[in-house]
Amino acid sequence: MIRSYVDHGLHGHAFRLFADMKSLRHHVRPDNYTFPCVLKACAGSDHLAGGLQLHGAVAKLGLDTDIFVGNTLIALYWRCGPSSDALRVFDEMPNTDVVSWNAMIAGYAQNGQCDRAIELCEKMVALQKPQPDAGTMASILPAMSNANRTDIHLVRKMFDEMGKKDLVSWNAMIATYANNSMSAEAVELFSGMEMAGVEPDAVTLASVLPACGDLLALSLGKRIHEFIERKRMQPNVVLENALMDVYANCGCLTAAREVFDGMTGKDVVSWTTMISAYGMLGHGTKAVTLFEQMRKSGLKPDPVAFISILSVCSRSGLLDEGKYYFKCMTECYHLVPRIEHYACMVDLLGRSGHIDEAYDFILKMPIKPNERVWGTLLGACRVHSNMEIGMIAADHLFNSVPEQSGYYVLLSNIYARAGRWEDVMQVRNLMMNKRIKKLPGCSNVELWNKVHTFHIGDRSHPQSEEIYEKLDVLMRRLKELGYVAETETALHDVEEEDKEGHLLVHSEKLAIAFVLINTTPKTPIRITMNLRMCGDCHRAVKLISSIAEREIIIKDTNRFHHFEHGVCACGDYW
DNA sequence: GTAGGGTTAG
Repeated sequence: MIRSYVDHGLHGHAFRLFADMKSLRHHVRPDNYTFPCVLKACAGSDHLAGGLQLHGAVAKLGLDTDIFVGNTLIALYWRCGPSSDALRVFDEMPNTDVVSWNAMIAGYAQNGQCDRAIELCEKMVALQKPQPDAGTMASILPAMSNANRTDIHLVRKMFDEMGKKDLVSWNAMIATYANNSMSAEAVELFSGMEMAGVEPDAVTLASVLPACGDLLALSLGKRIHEFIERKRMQPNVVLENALMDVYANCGCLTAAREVFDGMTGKDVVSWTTMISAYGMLGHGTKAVTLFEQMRKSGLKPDPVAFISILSVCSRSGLLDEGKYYFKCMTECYHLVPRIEHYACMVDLLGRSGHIDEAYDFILKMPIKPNERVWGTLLGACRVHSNMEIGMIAADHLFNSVPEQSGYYVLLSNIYARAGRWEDVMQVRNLMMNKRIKKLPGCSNVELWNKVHTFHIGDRSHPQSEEIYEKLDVLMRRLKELGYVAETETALHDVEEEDKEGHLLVHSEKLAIAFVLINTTPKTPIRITMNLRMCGDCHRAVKLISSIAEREIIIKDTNRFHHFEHGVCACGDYW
């Protein structure tokens, strides 16, 4: 009876019934089954004092040696006590099991002590005593966002060595990949799960959908959507939000909106997703309208919602609206702006051409500007060819993140636009001396229910020969239309060359040629890439969209480019 | 009986 109350969040009822049980009237002595329940109620209601009292009673009855009691105490102290107490309980337990270890791992992971969490995991994997289980994988998950490859490898090892892989272990592995931008791996594992005959649940799907969006794996997204409807998994806010996200990230605004309109319980995430969907595809005013509708509906925009609306405003050049929302955030909602909000403001000012004001804004920020803030300013300087401030921004970046190749590329672009070739060469030499490697460009495209990846200059694809032939034909027609490759005038990113000194073909061109030779006319082409599109490819793809009569949607790391009839929706302004 | 998995922005 007590557990029923606890399971339904009725902690007060649970406490009263517990007191009643011990009272003179009933006089039933609580045992090792009772205490975990009541302790859980304390943890759930942040009632440390009650927990401490119970801990005392437990010790008096000699029940503190019970594994279940001990495990619950660990969770209680992680949740609302000093974490040292959790550690003490764990150390003093005469016997521990996998749950005790998992509780410790989860405690560390959820309290920002990722190294400790990973350490404990490593120990488990090494000792195999206790043997890690799905719960271990789930517990370590919070420590695995932005993890090193080695740590991800550790989780994978647990997964591979697990005897029987249940739903949760699959989910945890997929989420590990998804949280570390390893979308291809997440999607691949999802197919592995299907092949293993494990039926996905809402958690699986909500984890894998953003990865689909990331890869523009639209047909998989649609297939999952059908599955959700067939299994009647709606309403489920989290799942529906993820579904909206996949459509938004594949550039399917109408489909995203349909999901949004069909939702019964929209939360802030739902609105935010839809707002940024409009923003990403250049419908700034609609996004602003929606933001106001959200406010009218009584929902309070959270810090993420403000990041979204601010970035919508800067992408659409809505300068006044952006300034208003920055003010509104603090004055109407009493939110303290975070570094991301400041970065959005720098982007808003800089991108709209107010570079001096953006620089001034940075100097007056109450918190220390980070790499993202300076990087945003540098990006704006490239768009508006502002060399003076661009150099200041680059200086900050080269000092704080000297290994980040992208910023060298941006600076060299600024020089190139100004025709300062010696400076371009100097940046290139700087990169060589510091042994800075440019991140190799790669593009993903979905075809035949599979994601195909192309790297710069890739010749490993079975259809490689046809792809290059197709590209040749295309480039010849492009030249007839007056196109001159910028590679020839060196107005190109600091670029890799192959052994024979040829400039290598950028991956997005390879991906486009690949789709062109394998699909019927008019099929839209959707590509994602791991870098910003270079200006040369951007000009080429515009022309290809008109020659080949194809809608081409390219999502780069910065934004969507939607090419149709020879123009891009970004207005050549990115 | 105890622990643990999902969505948005940059």
